[in-house]
Amino acid sequence: MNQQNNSGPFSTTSDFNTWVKTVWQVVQGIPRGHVLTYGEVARLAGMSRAARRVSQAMRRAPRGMTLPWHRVVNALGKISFPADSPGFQQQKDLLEDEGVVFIKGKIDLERYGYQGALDHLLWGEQI
DNA sequence: GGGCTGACCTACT
DNA sequence: CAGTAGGCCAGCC
Repeated sequence: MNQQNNSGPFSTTSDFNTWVKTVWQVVQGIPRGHVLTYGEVARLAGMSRAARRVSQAMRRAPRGMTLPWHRVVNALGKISFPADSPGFQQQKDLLEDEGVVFIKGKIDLERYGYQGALDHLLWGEQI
């Protein structure tokens, strides 16, 4: 399997920088109309306890690169920007433009998360 | 070196 | 279901 299950801290800064690039690739791999939580991105990149570092990684992304940062939300299915910030509004707009529905300010992760997408595929259920 | 911060998470109340 | 507490670790004073 591709999971290396490093559960400890990074031994060097360059390890962290390498992991940051992996995070970018994971985020770029999120299909349109779906979302992942910070924790899941961290786990898919090989560091299960590094959810907080995922946000740092995306903040470090060069401006030239196209990174669907808006497809990453917190474990509650909510946007992690303050509700009155520009970032919040932009992220919500981008997600709604992809067909993601907010219910009481929250995204239904059973439906738009990877696990939810897999379940719908297995059950052949129409949304 | 020490202390605080943060686009977080889980477990518990 | 909402709120709290403790844990986590790279960056920045």
